[in-house]
Amino acid sequence: MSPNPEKLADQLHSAAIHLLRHLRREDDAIGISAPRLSALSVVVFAGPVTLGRLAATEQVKPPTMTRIVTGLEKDGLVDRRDDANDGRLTQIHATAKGRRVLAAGRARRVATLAAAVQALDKRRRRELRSGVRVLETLNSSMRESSGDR
Amino acid sequence: MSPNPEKLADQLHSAAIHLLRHLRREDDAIGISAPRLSALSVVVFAGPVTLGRLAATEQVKPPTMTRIVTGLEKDGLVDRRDDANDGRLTQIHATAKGRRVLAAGRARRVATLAAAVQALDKRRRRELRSGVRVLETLNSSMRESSGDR
DNA sequence: GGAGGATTGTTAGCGTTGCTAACGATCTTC
DNA sequence: GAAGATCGTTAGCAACGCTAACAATCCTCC
Repeated sequence: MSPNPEKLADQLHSAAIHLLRHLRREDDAIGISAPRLSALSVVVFAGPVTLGRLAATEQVKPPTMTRIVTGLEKDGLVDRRDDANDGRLTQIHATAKGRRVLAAGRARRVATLAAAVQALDKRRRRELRSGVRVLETLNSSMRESSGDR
Repeated sequence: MSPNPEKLADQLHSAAIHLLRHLRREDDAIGISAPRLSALSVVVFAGPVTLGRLAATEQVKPPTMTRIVTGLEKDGLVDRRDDANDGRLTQIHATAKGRRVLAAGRARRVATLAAAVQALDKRRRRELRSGVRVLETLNSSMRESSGDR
């Protein structure tokens, strides 16, 4: 119970790495990679977004996002549309298929994890829940402190 | 407070992704990528390891680990040595430089995260700690359920 | 209203990571 | 000793991440 932030930070980092490695396999199974799924998720839930904004949200440089969006568009999951007011912007819209695939992908990807979560007893699940909430706080504080846009 | 494992699993996944994206930048700053750092960490702490075992630990296929080890070796962080008893095996040893660099890298990488952790109040820090502990449980349960060896 | 600078997205090109398939070398078993 | 299993490597593919350089568009300011 030592208040050792370094150790805690390190454990958290390691746990996050291994968690994602597990989940990557599920992503592979459904045929959409983690970065694409994550970007698609933003587009679906945060409505139409410009490419640059999407890149910033995903903590990625614009060229990278250009390619991800191109991939999503080729699969018919999103649309590119020129902004009516500003010709430089391209708005990324989710297609119906995009929403469908996202739902399916989430379900599939989360299934393994959800199963493991479900196996936890009530107390642990509650602990995990508040831990995740703190983690989100942590993320947004780091985002602010290191040049956002 | 709804007992919705799917939602919780999804939030966890998203939070983990964004956390690692933050930390990747720190890895870049020190000049060693996350996969290499993670592999090096195993070699340092788990003593000499065969390549195959290292690959399994890192949840990666052997060819991938071959390349990672080659990179580490080129930087003088690990050594390859033939096993005395079994000519097929190659034991991966950490060098003194490897240990040094690992320590430095960990410190640096964890610094940002530790700073954010430190900014949390006591209660949240405690919540995070128990959350991480549950997360570790989660990981090992997933590892067991999907063919580990 | 037009010139110059800023912003946005794209293309080009590089390095790393992940995979599968195929192969040589070595051990093990019969 | 021959046949099969195991281990690591090589070869070749696709996806991600980056920086640098560019075209198009907007904005500012004279």
